Amino acid sequence: MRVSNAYIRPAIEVSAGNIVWYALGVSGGEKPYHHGNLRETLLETAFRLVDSRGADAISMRALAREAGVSSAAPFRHFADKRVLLDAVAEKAAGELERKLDEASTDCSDALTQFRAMTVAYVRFAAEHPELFDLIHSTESVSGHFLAEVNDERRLKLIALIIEGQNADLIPDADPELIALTSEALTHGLARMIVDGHPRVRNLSTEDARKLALAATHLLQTGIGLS
Amino acid sequence: MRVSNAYIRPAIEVSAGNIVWYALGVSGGEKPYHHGNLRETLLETAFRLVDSRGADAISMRALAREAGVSSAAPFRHFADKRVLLDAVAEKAAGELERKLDEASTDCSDALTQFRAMTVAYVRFAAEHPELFDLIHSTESVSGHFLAEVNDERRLKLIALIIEGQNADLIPDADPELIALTSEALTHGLARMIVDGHPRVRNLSTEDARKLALAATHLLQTGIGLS
DNA sequence: TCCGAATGTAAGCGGCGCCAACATTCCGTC
DNA sequence: GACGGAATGTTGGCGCCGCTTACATTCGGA
Repeated sequence: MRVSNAYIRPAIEVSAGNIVWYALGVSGGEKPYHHGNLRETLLETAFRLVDSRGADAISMRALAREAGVSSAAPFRHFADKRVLLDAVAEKAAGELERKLDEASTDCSDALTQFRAMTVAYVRFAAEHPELFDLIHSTESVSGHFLAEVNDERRLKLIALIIEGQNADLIPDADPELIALTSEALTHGLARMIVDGHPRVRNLSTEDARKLALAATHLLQTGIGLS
Repeated sequence: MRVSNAYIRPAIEVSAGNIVWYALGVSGGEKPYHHGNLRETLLETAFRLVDSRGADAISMRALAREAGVSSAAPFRHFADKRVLLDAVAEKAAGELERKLDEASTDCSDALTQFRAMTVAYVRFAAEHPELFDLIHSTESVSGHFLAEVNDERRLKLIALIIEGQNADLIPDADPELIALTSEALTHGLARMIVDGHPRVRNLSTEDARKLALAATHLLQTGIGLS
């Protein structure tokens, strides 16, 4: 059997991605033909890179280099760049969803829960603006997942609102509208932070929390103007 | 003087951009060495293209082709692509500002004005989502202009709020916070539409108007939950 | 054991942003 | 008007990109 020298790793230029093979105990420093975990490696690298430097900063070729693999290999796992970014967006959306769930457990009443979720949402946006941006600039493939998740959360919110209305805590307006308005305020706060609105740029996590609480409080009491 | 045939326009492949020279009455169908209005042409083409297909859809080379000019020519007018997009963003922000001003004239009181501006803001987002997106994803160069414009509008809003508080129409909370909350709701509605939130995707102009009015009304009266 | 499916590789196409060197034209100054 | 520098074009090219094709290797089930 002929062994093409193309498969012999160069002595110099050992890319960071190859180190993993030492760590995994592959002997002889010979890189195996198959990576073994390329899809997950690409996804995680892309996730980290988007989080730290934005979706525009990633390229399929750079990801391949980072994984120590040829520039065509990633296309075996992601049809094109958009599909990869969709996967990253889905992963990020899952992360956001997890934090929202986490925040809404152990909440005694609807108000507490709504506020906790708003704080968590705004906080995620402040801490991971690039991921937040990617989530909302993505439709197509992961659209299914995102839409489902969104829908579930919205239904939960509407249930809370109706519950509040039955207890005469919430005025008798259309629950859908109330939910939409609440969501708009939450999303707006998050977006203002991500978009770099002058007043809320570079907010600390604690300040973001305070702002979210103050704003939701105002929404509850109303700002008059009538 | 030698006339390089490189400057003779090919008989075939007359790009759309050259038509302007006929329209301007340049005789002989000979394209002059200098375009004469390249900066504005590039800017307007880029503006239209961003509006219709998004910032990612434009390339310096394509703009040059469209203008009937070599691919290096645009760099005489815009240091790099980012600078061009900044200029487009500034133009778009000016347009948005114009519409907000237009909406806020002839408003008798603070409430009417606030609602009119919210409607105009949301409407702009619904009708020009890509421009809206570009405006808010842009910092650097035109940041000055955008920040100034934003600041001016915010100061106006705060003045209105204080005025309302003096007339006992608005509760006695921090005017800055009230302004920020109002802005967040407005920006959130606009962003939900642009970001393709399931419930408000592809909203008609009229529906966007209704939603903006209903949501701002809810913010005034408050949604209870207390 | 064998064969197809999965997953890797090299090579290359066309497009991109941007730069350097050079050409032409415009315009203020004498 | 002549002229020289500034402004604004041109060609050609570098390195990177997304993506495709043809081929190589390995895996895993029949």
